[in-house]
Amino acid sequence: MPLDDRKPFHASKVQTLTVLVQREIERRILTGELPAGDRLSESALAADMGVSRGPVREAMRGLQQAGLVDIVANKGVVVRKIGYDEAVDLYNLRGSLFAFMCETMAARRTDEQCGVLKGKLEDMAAAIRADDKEAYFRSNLDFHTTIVEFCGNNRARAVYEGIAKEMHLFRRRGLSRIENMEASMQEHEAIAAAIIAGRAEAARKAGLKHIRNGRDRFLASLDPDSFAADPERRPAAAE
Amino acid sequence: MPLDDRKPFHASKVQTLTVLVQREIERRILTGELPAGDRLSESALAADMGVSRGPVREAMRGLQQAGLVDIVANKGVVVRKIGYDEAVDLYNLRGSLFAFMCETMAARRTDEQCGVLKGKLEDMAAAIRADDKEAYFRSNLDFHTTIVEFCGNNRARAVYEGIAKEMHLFRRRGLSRIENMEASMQEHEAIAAAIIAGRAEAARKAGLKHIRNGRDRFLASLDPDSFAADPERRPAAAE
DNA sequence: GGATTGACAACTGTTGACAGTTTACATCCT
DNA sequence: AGGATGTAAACTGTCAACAGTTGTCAATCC
Repeated sequence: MPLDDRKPFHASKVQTLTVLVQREIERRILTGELPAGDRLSESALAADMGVSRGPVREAMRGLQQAGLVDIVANKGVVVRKIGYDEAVDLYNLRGSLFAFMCETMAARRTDEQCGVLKGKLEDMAAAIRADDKEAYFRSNLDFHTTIVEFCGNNRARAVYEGIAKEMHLFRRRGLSRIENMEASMQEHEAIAAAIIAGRAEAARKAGLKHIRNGRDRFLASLDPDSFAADPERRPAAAE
Repeated sequence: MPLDDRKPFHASKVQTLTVLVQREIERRILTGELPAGDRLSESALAADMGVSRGPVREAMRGLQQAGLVDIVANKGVVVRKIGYDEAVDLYNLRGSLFAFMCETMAARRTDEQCGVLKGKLEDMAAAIRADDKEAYFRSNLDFHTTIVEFCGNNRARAVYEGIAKEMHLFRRRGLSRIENMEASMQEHEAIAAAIIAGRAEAARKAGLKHIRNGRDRFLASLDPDSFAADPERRPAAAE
């Protein structure tokens, strides 16, 4: 458990244990170290991290509100398991949010921000030329983060990042599976072009389309038993 | 605060103290009993409610994640204070979410749902005919809740309701101020018509417009010193 | 007189212990 | 043998006490 104390000297390390514990458990969940459906024992976690149960309990309360775990009174905490319908819902919600952020950034963008965005785009293009999927994956994340940051709506950013974390609960298989980088790249270019041109509505549509395509690619890549855990949740999935 | 135990017999009333405490503090914040900016003392709250500090601390952690309070290590908990820019951000985010829900419901609606929606519309119309602002306020809330519920996206609903709660932090003045019920009613009719007709894109636009108008009405109603607490947050407020 | 320093008070962070509930297992009856 | 029942272990919910930090106020020194 690496505590990051990179502050060179006078590091105000006034970080409450609860925050550290929450961060660590979150990490374990997002990396799949604690798989969805697992029951978390307070005492076990507390002992494992060398702290008392209090901070662990408080951390759990935070994770519940964040949607990463379910808490049942007198029974315990389980890592949330997300079914097919819910995954679709999350994709749709995320698409709506991302579209909103693209639109907002297009309306408020500055020249400097456009420069940064172009830079990220170039990073991705370079990764494609080098056929480096890993690098593309990283700069892809970077591109999204940039928009989320530059849209300027902090609350929206917080919500979006929460949703993104939650989606890790079912996207665990094939971490950096980006099949056709070219298609993805074209969508990114459309988004960036609209934002830079200040065409808010076009940016919104491009952002929405991008996430929707991602959703469809993901759903198509599922083998039929991926969500076998609760199979009755299959049929509805409308739209 | 009526506990609804409508389950005829076997009501599983196993509710942990933490949940009750969180609900109660949330209520006090939303009603303004605990005004924004107030520092909350754990021991005071615990003593006031006749419980120990543990549940109170856990409840605080949940409220923090919900965005209702800020927690500073070793200093305490304060009810969040929302500045002008942040209020605008929240309105915009909420508008985007509500638009998404209108769109989604328009795509998935059933005949029964349309019937319910028409009923809510009629309630509002009746309130207008009776010139009963209080009744209009209630059925207005009802109308929104109906859409949020019938859109079928539970995660979106949770996020939306969280945002709505957060907005209570600054909409405290003039609780049921609905100046021109007629204008509001027209917007509702447009939304309902689009949803019932299944015209998703039209529903989205109508929903967005409704929240935007609400935002502008709110901002216009502000006297210049309403957000005096941190006045430097004034100028930006773009779009 | 003003600033610094020291101690005190109040509060938060953390811990360990106790009480109540759930779950699993062994025992007993049919 | 199969199912029901009672008991025990394990775990969660809650509490009270301890340790550490922050902020205040008064006394002291320049």
